[in-house]
Amino acid sequence: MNNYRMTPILKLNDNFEVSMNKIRLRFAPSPTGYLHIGGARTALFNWLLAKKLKGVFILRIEDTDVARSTQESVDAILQGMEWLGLDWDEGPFYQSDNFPLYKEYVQKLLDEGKAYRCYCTAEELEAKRERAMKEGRKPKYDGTCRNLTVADAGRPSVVRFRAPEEGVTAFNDLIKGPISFNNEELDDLIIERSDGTPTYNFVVVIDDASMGISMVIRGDDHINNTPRQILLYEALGKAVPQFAHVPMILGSDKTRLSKRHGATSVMAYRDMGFLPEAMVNYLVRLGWSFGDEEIFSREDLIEKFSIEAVGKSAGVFNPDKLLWLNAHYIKNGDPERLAGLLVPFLNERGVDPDAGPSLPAVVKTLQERARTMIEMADGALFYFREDYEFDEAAAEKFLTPESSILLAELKIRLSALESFDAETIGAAFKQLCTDMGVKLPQVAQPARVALTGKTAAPGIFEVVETLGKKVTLTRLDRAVAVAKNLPVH
RNA sequence: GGUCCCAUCGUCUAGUGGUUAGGACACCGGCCUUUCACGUCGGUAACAGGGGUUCAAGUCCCCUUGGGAUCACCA
Repeated sequence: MNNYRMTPILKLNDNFEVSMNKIRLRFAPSPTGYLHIGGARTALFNWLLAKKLKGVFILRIEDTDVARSTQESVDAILQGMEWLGLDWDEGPFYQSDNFPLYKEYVQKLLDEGKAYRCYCTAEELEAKRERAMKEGRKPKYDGTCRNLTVADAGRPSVVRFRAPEEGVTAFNDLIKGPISFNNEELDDLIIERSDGTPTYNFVVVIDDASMGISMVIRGDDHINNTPRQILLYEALGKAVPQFAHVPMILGSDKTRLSKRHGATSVMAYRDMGFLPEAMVNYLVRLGWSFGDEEIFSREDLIEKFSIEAVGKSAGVFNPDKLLWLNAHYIKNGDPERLAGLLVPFLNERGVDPDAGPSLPAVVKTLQERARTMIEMADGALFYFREDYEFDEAAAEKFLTPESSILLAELKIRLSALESFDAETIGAAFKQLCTDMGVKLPQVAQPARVALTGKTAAPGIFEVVETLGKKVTLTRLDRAVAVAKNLPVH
């Protein structure tokens, strides 16, 4: 156990402690793709804990794999973080900027005899590994070069860390609990490639140590790397951080979440009309809970989140629940803000958002019937198109000669209204029903088809109000003309 | 195959020895209603299996089974 040198736990009501021991957390994605669901959740957990404990959140780009890292990926990750509202206090730092530092530490380990040069070729190693696997033995490095006494500067070589051959390496994972490994299971990992670049397990340790990271929250696929890293911290004489390994996210078939299960990029969800607060709320609840609560504002989360309450087991990504949360946030969102978010979706549909009713007013009528901004945009189309088609079945049922009489009368009454708010409009509808001896649906449905072209739409009084008097009357005229020409049945 | 991790409704989860095993999504039904939704009320549905420990086990221990991760000159 490494508890004896645990980072001091933050005491919130002890200002001295806080200033002396600010917890330092980091998110360290490798820029080989966009920010995906799993990474976003890891970033979120780090961010939340940093906020909660008034610590420091650092963004570090792990681009030691020069071949696979791209600037586009860096930009995509940054964009994803920004969309989710996960800001960082320090960084972004790039590992590729630290190559000299890594070099220095490799040399230090070499000088101290804690690392050695290995001249085995990749091919030889691969062959040995395959043979070991086939014979059912551990495919670990056999130590061929471990005790070489003379260096051969001429031959290409890698640098290996000299790991202890016995003993136990253990740590107390904040999520999983105590985890331990027999050192004999670990082999001498390569810390510097033959081309002189450092490898991941070495670089993370140097970076986390030099950045003073006190707690590492990352995916549980790193559990098996942890003992090697701890050994490196020890060899380097650095303090070992605390670890918290978050379980991974699965697809509906319980295999690792991938494109097969749908979108995995967080930005794809923005494009599908999801709100960032819904995404944050969903992601945090996938693996973490706080009693029976489901809805959490950002402030709630900062107050209530704790890493110890994160569950140990992998979770299935459930798009339905995300959708439900999104619907919730749309329903309760500020119409002005939603209107702004809706614009690109309307543009995509060839609609000019300025050439129609006030957007916030449109949004208000759609908030409780749209689960995504796409649904909202689709539902809003009729407000902006004067040439809308009448749904065939709807027209046949509701735009009849009989209803044309009601619609014509409705037009007269609406045109006479002084104020044009939903309440007044509703009263006019009801008065019309009374006077003509019909039920409200007998007027409301034809009116709905007349004004929207469909049978499914927001409340008819709101639609009339939102459309405004002029447009309403024009549309009513058009519908009456159609209704008169449809056959009686 | 070695090592490591995990295991409560279909899914996300509450539960820290004594509960009619709770909530949420989804699903089904009632109500509300100008359509569609929203809302609301109710329902179906779970402790993987086997051994222990204990007066008492979803909760503690062991085994089995099942799932997953990892074993690179990727990160």
